[in-house]
Amino acid sequence: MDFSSHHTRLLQQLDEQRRRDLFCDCHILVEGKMFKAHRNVLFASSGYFKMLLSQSCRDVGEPTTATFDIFSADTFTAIIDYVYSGKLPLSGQNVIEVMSAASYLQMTDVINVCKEFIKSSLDINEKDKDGFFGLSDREPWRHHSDYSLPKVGWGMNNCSSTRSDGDIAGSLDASSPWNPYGFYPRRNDFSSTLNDRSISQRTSERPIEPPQLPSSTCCPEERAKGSKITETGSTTKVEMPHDEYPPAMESEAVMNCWTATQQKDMTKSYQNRATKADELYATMPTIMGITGSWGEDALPSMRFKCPFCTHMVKRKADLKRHLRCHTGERPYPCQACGKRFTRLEHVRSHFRTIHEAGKPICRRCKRHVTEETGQVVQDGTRRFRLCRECLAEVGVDSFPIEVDDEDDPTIVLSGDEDKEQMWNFHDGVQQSKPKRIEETSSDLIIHEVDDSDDDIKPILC
DNA sequence: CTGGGGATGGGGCCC
DNA sequence: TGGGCCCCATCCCCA
Repeated sequence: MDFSSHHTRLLQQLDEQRRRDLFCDCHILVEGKMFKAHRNVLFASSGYFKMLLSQSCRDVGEPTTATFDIFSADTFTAIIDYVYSGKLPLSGQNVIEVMSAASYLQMTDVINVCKEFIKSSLDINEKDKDGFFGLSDREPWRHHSDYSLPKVGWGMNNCSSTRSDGDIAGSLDASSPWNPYGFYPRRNDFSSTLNDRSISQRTSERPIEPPQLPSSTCCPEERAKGSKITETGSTTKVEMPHDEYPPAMESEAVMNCWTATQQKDMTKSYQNRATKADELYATMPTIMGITGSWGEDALPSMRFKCPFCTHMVKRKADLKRHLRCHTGERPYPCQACGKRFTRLEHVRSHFRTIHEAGKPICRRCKRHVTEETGQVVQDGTRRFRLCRECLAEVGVDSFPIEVDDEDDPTIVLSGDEDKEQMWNFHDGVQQSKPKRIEETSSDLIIHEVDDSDDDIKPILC
């Protein structure tokens, strides 16, 4: 018996059922256009729908409705046609948006097909050497090419092979070059780039949020656990816990352990964290680098286009840096407060401003203060300067000023019981008695200003 | 409610 | 190529 064409006929049957609206139990509203499909098929095709439907499958009697305003109906038409046929109608005009939508929907195979499509175009372009990037419809032979997965999708290099039954999230696994670190474009990015489509913020029509997770979370199962799906009426919403700034260290502990040795360790840690971004960038597909122009306006110089927005940069390094705004990756935590930043220079600036009282300006009267005319005041982990007049006015000049050693300035908190809660800058010495410091006005600490902060640079500048 | 200023994010570009 | 600086836009807090 020949079963080789069974799956083909089965898919054709499902497609026919979809087109005739038979047994469709999932409604997808895209730009006001309603698509009907089978949740089983969507579940098997998209990691996004897999996660969504796996948590809303209790109510099997009610059709699940998902609303998307972040890509066009035409784009979703291409994707749903692929889901039910295995053929992807790609063109130079829709490949970017299809790939972006596929990334959103966690359809690795579609992403890879788009990559292959673009790569082929780049190869052709390289051979032609005419300076024109061949992703437009000027090439009739490539107009709306149907990319069939058996040809270029499943067998590609780097193509995810984790579409096994046991794969919960299913699509963008850690081996995928597109999702090694939780590669989820932010919705704002889509809204601002995909033809500037507006996104409905009304609760009743709120589109499904993509999983927004800390960049350190790359496990699809963890994403699924952290999500919450609610159904209001016929609309399903996915709510993700917001954990944008997980403190790298407890601030009270940091207050006691800031040493020069650890500054060096932190720099190494930053380097390791940055390596993650390097790896991400290294595994980016060919689409990242584009020669010539993108679209109708030809530019003579080389430009690199972000695959998730319309932004173009001249240097690959700038694109790498730009990509962090899409990945949400924040590899540089402030060692004092735990807030995370996308760039080392930002955390340095933050530390100097917030924790080092780097600005010689009185916080109260905004006047310039010097070592003689002002003092550093500490409020929790924040440090700032006040001129002596303002200090006198706010009445904190009665606080004791303690300096253990003129050559080794130490910030001393008020009260004898807090003497061990020092923001210790002694080289190589770590005093660790974690104790929460209440950030109230009563904790205002005054110490001698020492502008020669050679020993207290929190970050190796 | 509004304006000002600080904090932060991101792009360009030089070294 | 990465680090760093400069600049500008945006957000947010506070008076």
